[in-house]
Amino acid sequence: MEIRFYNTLTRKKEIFKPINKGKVSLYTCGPTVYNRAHIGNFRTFIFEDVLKRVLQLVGYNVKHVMNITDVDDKTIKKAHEENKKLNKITSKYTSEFMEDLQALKILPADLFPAATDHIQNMIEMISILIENKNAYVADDGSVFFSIDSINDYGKLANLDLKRQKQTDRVAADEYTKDNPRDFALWKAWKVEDGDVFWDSPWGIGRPGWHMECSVMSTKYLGNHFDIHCGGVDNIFPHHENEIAQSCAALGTEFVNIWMHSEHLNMADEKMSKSLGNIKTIPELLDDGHSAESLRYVLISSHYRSKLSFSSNKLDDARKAVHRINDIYNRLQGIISDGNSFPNEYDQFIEALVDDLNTPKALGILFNYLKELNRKIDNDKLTDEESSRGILFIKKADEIFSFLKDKTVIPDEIAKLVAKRNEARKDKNWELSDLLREELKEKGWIVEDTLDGSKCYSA
RNA sequence: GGCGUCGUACCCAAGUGGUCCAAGGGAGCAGUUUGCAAAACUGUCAUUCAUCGGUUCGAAUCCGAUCGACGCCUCCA
Repeated sequence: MEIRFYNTLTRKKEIFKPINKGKVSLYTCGPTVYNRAHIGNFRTFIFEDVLKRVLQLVGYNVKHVMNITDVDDKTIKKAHEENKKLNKITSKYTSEFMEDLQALKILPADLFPAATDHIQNMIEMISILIENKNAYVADDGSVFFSIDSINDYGKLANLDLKRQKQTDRVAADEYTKDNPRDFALWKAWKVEDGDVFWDSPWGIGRPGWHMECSVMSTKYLGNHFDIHCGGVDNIFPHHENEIAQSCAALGTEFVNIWMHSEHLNMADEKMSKSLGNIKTIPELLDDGHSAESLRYVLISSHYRSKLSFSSNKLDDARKAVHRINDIYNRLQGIISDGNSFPNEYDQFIEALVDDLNTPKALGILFNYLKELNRKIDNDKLTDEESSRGILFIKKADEIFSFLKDKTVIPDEIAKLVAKRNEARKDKNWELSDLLREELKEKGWIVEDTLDGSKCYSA
């Protein structure tokens, strides 16, 4: 099967060829654990989740590594503000991140290496860069990468540095650098770093941000691996610098395909911690939105398009997710599983392997579901078709995970439902509708069918 | 200033030269079912793709201009 992915490096879709047959090595940039991640961050993690699930569905053995950035300016600042040890802060937000991943049904990576566990490896790579004359030690003991020492700096971000306007941020940066755009591989200790520092040949300090990914990706996936992902804002400087230092240090090919997801916007503006317009996963779940609805919103537009987040979208998503669950349950009542697929399944897969066209794949799925419903209504659905339908939905769910787990109905809810059934028996419609409203407010939807009332969580 | 993305129905969103006089979801409308309820199901819903020009036998899709939205240019998923 021909799989095609858009490669940021070449700015076009390319046919995916794994380095090792049947295997894919995947590195995805993980969170900086100084704060609770927000739904915008999770757009990227869901995109990566879909990518991995698609690769697995078509038969690849995927080795997935996601880093945890547990030392940098922000984590240190946070620890300082709260007057706590750095690892108190980072372990708290790391476990919260893991909870959110699980809540959103995101498959965990095979490895979640932390930056602070790889300081020695980073020091080794920096030493190589200094030996190779790609890096130099500044007066204060910081180490910088010299972008003039390589000739293709800027190739990922498509930047022609000679024509760039120098921004204030760059102008205000340290004057000890040879070139103002040289970036830090090692940051010498400063007073505000407190007890956060490690020994190095250049004095005490801590690694620069980009080092950890160069070191950990290659340590666990090999110097040359298949796919590296992140949000578009990682293209520059993070991934550009990663390429520069990795290629210079290792002298080999580094990453074949770079994939980046677009931003999730809040009211047409980027959702980010610094703008303060964020929503976290627990907040959204507390508002009564399901993990499936959240996944749907993030999956129903293409990963390379900007996406505006709104409650309106979540409402639409809830209904779409319900539609899928409903027909699935409807089919379950008809016949058991089989093992052949409808023709639409091939189209579905084709859409997904064409640069993860999830909106198109969803369209194909919905079209097919409507056809199934039509046949059920006309009593023309054969057992064969029904079992194919179930299998298709199950396979689709291996990618999307829109099917809800059968939830246990709490006693309180069951009692209300029973009370409502009594009212219905007495043809007390007023009370019965009132109870249905009450249940809805508690997050449970009750439906009456010929076989009695069904109840499920919204 | 440089680089780049985008503008498709009331909302969301695929499609990027002919099979598109444009998928799919939501809303609306009509019908089936039902408790004149909710849910479910079916049907319906863009001669048109920001605007204006151009290329072509043929354009939502290519080119140019204009208008509008957004992102990156060392905090950022």
